[in-house]
Amino acid sequence: MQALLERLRARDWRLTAQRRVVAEVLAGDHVHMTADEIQAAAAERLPEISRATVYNVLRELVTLGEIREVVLDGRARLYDPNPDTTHHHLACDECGAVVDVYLGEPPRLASDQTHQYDVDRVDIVYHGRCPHCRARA
Amino acid sequence: MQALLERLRARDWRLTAQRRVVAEVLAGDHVHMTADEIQAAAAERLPEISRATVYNVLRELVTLGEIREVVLDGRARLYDPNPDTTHHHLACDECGAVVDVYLGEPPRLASDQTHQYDVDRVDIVYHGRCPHCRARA
DNA sequence: CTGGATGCAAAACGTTTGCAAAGGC
DNA sequence: GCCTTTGCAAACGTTTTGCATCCAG
Repeated sequence: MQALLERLRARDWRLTAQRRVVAEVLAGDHVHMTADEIQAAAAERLPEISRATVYNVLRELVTLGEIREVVLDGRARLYDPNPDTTHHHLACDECGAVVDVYLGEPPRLASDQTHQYDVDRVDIVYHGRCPHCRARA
Repeated sequence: MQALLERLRARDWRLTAQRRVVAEVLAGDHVHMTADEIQAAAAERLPEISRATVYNVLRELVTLGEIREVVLDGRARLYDPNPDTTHHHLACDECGAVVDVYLGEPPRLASDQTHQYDVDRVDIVYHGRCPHCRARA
């Protein structure tokens, strides 16, 4: 899988300073940042970037299928530059740290369980405690 | 599995009018309501029940492990009186309808995927479109 | 009687929106 | 030059909080 920035370049995505900076902040795998963290990191290079623009760009990248949103209860959404739908997440309920995990085979829904829905994706979140929080307790 | 109210009675849960009404609203399986809907239903029997109390009671029931919270992106949390951790959810991305689903075997995380976390639960949400929304489109 | 539960209102939080100005193509 | 993107600030919906009052045990 090529990096986010290259995928975007290949897509004729209208390039602005703000969009490039957001994409650069998200570059690199295994990154899970909140909109707030993304704005803070982006603002180091482009101080006048606005919160609304960060949200606009993130929403657009999600719609394009280039990044994924990770929704954890009681916390701000995280943005994951790895759009591979076969990977899932493992979250620490104490500090919110999130890592990617890979399952051998994604559990399909038995046909008698679909309730006539058209199912098009599965989100799996494992919850637990990261080694760091465990050590502190 | 006995009903929510009976489980609570067996627990020496300090009983107030508000708590009983919230528990009664949640009684019955296959129910997935927002805090707002729960308050509205509770207010039919106990008009002066406050929003803060509804949230307090729900949080407490979640902590007790008597109900589950279902977090869907962009929507208010849903409360599920079925605390059975082996059931999961199937959600319509269009209207937000949620049904319970059961998997043959819950997918365990391979030992080389735990990142030294203590894993204690898995939340699985299947996303798709319910038959009703599909028919309308 | 006493500690925990409640109601109220306001604040907190993350996110979205409307609109005018700016700037990529 | 056109049309999209941006910044600002305010609105939004949901959830949480502080504090005085109330009531179940």
